[in-house]
Amino acid sequence: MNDQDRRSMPLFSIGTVMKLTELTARQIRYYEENELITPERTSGNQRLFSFNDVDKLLEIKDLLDKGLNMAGIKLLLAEEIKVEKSKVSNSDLSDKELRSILRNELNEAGRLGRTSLRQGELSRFFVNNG
Amino acid sequence: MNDQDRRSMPLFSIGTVMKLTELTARQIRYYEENELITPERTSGNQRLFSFNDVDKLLEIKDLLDKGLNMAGIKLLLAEEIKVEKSKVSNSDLSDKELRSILRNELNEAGRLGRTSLRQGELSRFFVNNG
DNA sequence: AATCATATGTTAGCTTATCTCACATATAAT
DNA sequence: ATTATATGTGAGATAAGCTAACATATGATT
Repeated sequence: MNDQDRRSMPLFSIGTVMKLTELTARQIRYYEENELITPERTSGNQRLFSFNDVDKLLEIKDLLDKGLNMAGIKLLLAEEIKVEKSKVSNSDLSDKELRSILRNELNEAGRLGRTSLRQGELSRFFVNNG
Repeated sequence: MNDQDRRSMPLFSIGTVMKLTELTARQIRYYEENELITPERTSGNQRLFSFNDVDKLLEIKDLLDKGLNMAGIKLLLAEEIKVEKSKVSNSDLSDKELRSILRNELNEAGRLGRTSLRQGELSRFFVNNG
């Protein structure tokens, strides 16, 4: 089992995620409705969130604070995943990917840090991470 | 927030822990009854387990397989915590601690590895861990 | 200013998950 | 044969989560 497997394991109930992110259940479900996250479900249809999901939710919080809307956040998250993949297959980046990285860095720039678990801090649960 | 804080954060429902450890709810509650673990509770009295708890449960499984009973496991877990602490305040070990370390190593020796999450594997969720 | 869209609050009714407690039982120890 | 230990099982109760609908604050659009 590798790191990415662990990151995407369905582990947390919505109650736990509410505490970790300081979001309401309504907010979390709304973001799912807008396909910003797609948590697993138990056999009884209850949501089960992964570390990845929680990390995304923390980022969504940040981006909302900065004035982005669902559509914008969705795009940004999608591009971040691309950047992540381009890091793995570390090589020639397309123009679009480069722009994406720029936006990514821009995004990293002005963290506010008002959440109980600051965005990015969750990565400390894992090995091989800075 | 340091590593030990993260390890002891109450995160998982009993359902998740059942999947992670392949133990039944009955077993998990029984081990708590015998004070091998002491999970937190929600305001509504439902159990919330930490990484530490899950790690202990995996170890309990191993030890049961090896024929230990509750009392024996309780002692062993208690001594392991002492060893852990003695590693932190790295210094002169008492005879008892030394014996404890021996038992610890003996324990580490013959892992069976039949659980979905092998004992010890959980530590990979964390940084600063080998 | 009036209207509309977006994000979130709130409530209702329902289902799933978990709780404790009690009793049953297989296996091992005495 | 009896006892102790670890686990199964079931009942009845409560907590936590689900969807769906309606309410509302804020900001954008006309």
